[in-house]
Order: sequence, then structure tokens, then C-alpha cells
Amino acid sequence: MQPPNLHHIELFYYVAKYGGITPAVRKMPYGIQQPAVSGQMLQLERELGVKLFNRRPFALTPAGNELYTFLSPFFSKLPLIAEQLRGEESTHLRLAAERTVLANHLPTLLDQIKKDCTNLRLTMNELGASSNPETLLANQDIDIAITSLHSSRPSSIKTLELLSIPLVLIVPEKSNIKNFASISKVPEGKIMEPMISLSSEHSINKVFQRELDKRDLVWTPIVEVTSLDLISNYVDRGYGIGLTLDVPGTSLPKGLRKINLRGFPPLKIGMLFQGKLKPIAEKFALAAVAYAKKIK
DNA sequence: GTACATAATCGAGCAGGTTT
DNA sequence: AAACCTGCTCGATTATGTAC
Repeated sequence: MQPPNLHHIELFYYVAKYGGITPAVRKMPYGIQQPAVSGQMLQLERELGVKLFNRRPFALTPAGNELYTFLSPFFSKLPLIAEQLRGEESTHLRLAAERTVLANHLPTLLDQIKKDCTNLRLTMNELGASSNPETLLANQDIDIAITSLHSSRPSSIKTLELLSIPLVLIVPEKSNIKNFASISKVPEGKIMEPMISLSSEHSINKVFQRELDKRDLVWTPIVEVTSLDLISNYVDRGYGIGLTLDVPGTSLPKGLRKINLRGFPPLKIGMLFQGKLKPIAEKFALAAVAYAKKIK
């Protein structure tokens, strides 16, 4: 069984992508006339013994759809690999991190990189509910993700730990709560104080809930927010006790007080990457490790 | 009118054989 | 070994036909 003609395959990719022979001819990156494409498509269909698309109106057949799904990642990534080979990509650093990291830590960190690399290009991806580091890495959309190290991931992804950040509760300064023990000594281990935290799939909550489980305690949040600064905001307004991070080098907003969670495991933050890092990314990784040591 | 198919024709590239 | 000739294939083009 012979593999199909690659030129036919490429033409089919454009026909499928642009929804027809004529649109493909108009938008393709090089000049070719409609009859040529038309002929090649018929040849490809003959070769494969299956119809790939209906002409008028245009619609991929199931077979055509299957072929297009197979081809699409390859052809869509060609420009990127070409750029990499040309070397332009060598100064392009693509990172992903959560909003707070992007906003508070990366700027100082990147200042150092920028000093040594004048033509640095940056792409920052915000990690959130809709984008997770594993797929970004798998699709080679990013070089490094900075994220918590608590969720499981494929073995092909390497990790480098940066920081351990203690979990901490925050209460209004005037609150009469002194320590965690005083709110966790409750009948059946069910803590009734209202809790404000990030959503349950967030690593902070996972780490926290795992430890509660271990201690046979139950405490579910009544307010879920999307960022840490919102937590202090709502604590300040008296909605409850906040679960947050004791980030080194930062101080609490006025009017709030920390309650240490002695014995709770810290949240581990680190870098995820795949394969061998390109020089610019390696430089960033080293700088990140040094930066993490400094703020510890 | 528009999108696609077909027909006729041309040129590039290759294999192979022969000549220099 | 390099240069040249020849015939073949493939895919391009333009012109034209056909279906929606």
C-alpha cells in the first residue's frame, strides 16, 4: 500500500481549511489555478478510493473530515517550525502562569532576561479554567508553565520546583479567632465558620481539603472567588475566613490578620516543561530559580 | 453567475542511453 | 565522468463545457 501523494494532501488541506476549491485557490500561499487543484483532488480521491468532500455545497465527508483532522496539526504548525529553524524563534519566550504570577513576579524576573537579550519576544498565556499547562505544553504552544505542582501529569512533562508557599487563613484584625485549633475543635469535625476560597478545583483548595480529610475535618467554602486579592477583599467586608497563601515578601492588606495553619503542607509552585529547553527558556528557568531563592 | 470538471497544450524534471 | 539527446510522466496553464 503506497502512501498518498504529499502534494495532493497539501492541496486537500487548503481545500478543507478554506471550504472549497475556489476559496482555497484564492487564499493559498502560492499561485495555482482551479483546474489544477480540481484535478489533483479527483486524483487523490481515486487514489484513496473514497470521496473526500461534496462539491456544491461544500461539505467534508466523514472520510474527508478524518483526513483533515489528521493533517491539520501538522500543516498549522509548519510556519512555527519554519520560524524556529530560521532562528527567529530562538529569542521568543513563551510562558504560561496564573494571573497573579504574571502580574506580580514575572515583570521583575523578565527585566533581567531582557537586559541580556535585546530582541526578546514574549508571549504570556494566562492559565485558568479554559487553559491548562499540560495541553499548552503538549501542543508546543509554550516553553514553560509556572504553576502549582499538585495535579498529576504525563511523565513526558518535567518539573522543577521553585517555591513552597504556606497556606494561611486570614481574618479581620478585630476577629476573636486566635488559631486554627480554636475553630476546628467542633462536634463531628464540621467547621461552621463561613469560608472564602478559590474554586474547589484550584490547587490551594485541593491541598487544603486533602489535609482536612486526613484530620477528619469538614469545611466547605461558602464564597468562591477567582483570585486571591478578592479573598482578602471579602474577608475585609466580613463575609468570613479567607483561605489564601502566605506569599513571601508580601504583606496583608490593612485591617486583616493571618492565622497560620501549622502542620498543613505548603502549596508547591514550580516550572513545567517538555524536552530540551531552548537557550532563552533555559536562561529564564535559571533566573526563576534564583528569583525564587531570593524571595523565600 | 458561480463553482467545478474536462480538454488541449506546454514545460520541467527524470531516467536511460549515447557521445565526448 | 561529464555532457548531451530522447522519450516519458506529471502537473501547470488556458479555454471551454456543465451543473447548481
